[in-house]
Amino acid sequence: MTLTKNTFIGEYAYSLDSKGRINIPAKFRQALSKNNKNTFVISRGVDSCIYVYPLTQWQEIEKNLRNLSSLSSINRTFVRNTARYATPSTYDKQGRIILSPSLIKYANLDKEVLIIGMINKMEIWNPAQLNKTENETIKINPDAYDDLAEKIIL
Amino acid sequence: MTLTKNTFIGEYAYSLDSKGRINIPAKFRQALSKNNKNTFVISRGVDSCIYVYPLTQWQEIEKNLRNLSSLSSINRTFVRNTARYATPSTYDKQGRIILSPSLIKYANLDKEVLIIGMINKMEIWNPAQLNKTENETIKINPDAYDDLAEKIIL
DNA sequence: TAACATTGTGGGTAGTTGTGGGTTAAATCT
DNA sequence: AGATTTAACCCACAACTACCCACAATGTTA
Repeated sequence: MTLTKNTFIGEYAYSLDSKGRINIPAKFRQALSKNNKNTFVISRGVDSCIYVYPLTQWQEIEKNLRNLSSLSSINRTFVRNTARYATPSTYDKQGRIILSPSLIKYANLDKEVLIIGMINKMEIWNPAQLNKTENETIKINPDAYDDLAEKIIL
Repeated sequence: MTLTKNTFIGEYAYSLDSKGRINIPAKFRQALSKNNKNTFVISRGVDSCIYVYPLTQWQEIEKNLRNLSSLSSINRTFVRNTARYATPSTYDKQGRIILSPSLIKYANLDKEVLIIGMINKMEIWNPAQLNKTENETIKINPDAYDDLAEKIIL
């Protein structure tokens, strides 16, 4: 059962094979609307992980980047870092995409890999790396987390 | 007889079967409005229990999460922790949903299970765990109950 | 009271999903 | 152009999950 189109939730433990392929969870593929053409855009995450956007979502981001004036140096840096590592990738008949060696190295990926639904995109993590990152983030700013939790009624 | 749509009250003792399935009380299913498509979203509770949201209620949460920019690290952590443990589950012809092994472990569930109506969602508990949690909470903070009395008329 | 409907619980089966590897076609480099 | 690497496509299989049927216990209606 799929909920909202192009929306991803849940966590999946998969493995990266010797060819650098990784399976996209069946539920995530089913959530894609037709106009995504079975294609994702893969890029470096803000944390040490890989972002995987459905094509249409990425195009939204492109639109926003287009509106950032290159007169500001922060803007230039931001656009550059967002655009430079992004690659489109269509999944094969078994539902797998290929990750480039450069991305695998960036996210510090090993064989065991965690795919996490992040609503408008998914993240690919080395489980150990994720634990480390989570611990650090909460430690730095525990109050901000609680503030968010109060605004959003769970 | 159901009162308000998508609202759950009452307590039910059910059992978890060998396949990790658990029955949703008939009254709770009847309370669901049509646009829930017989589907719940199951996730980790704040306490050691499992949250079960009707689809429409979860979509409200999704909407809020979608508006949090991933440029803030607290936002990323919050979205990740909220989304990663959530799974959609449509109940079968007998009215049961499936709980993942990971959730069963998190809530420390055994065969005997308690389903509690929590107004906008339901909670699934191991009865022993619930007792323990209740005792601890009241012991730690007896005044908080009095504070609430000022906000809510019973 | 008898007949019936509903509800909670158990288990079997067929289709789907994740994963590995082999083969061919395309791209890249020398 | 030929050689080497890279990517797309195909097949195979084990594990899992969704779906179906069955039945006992309880509650409801005639």
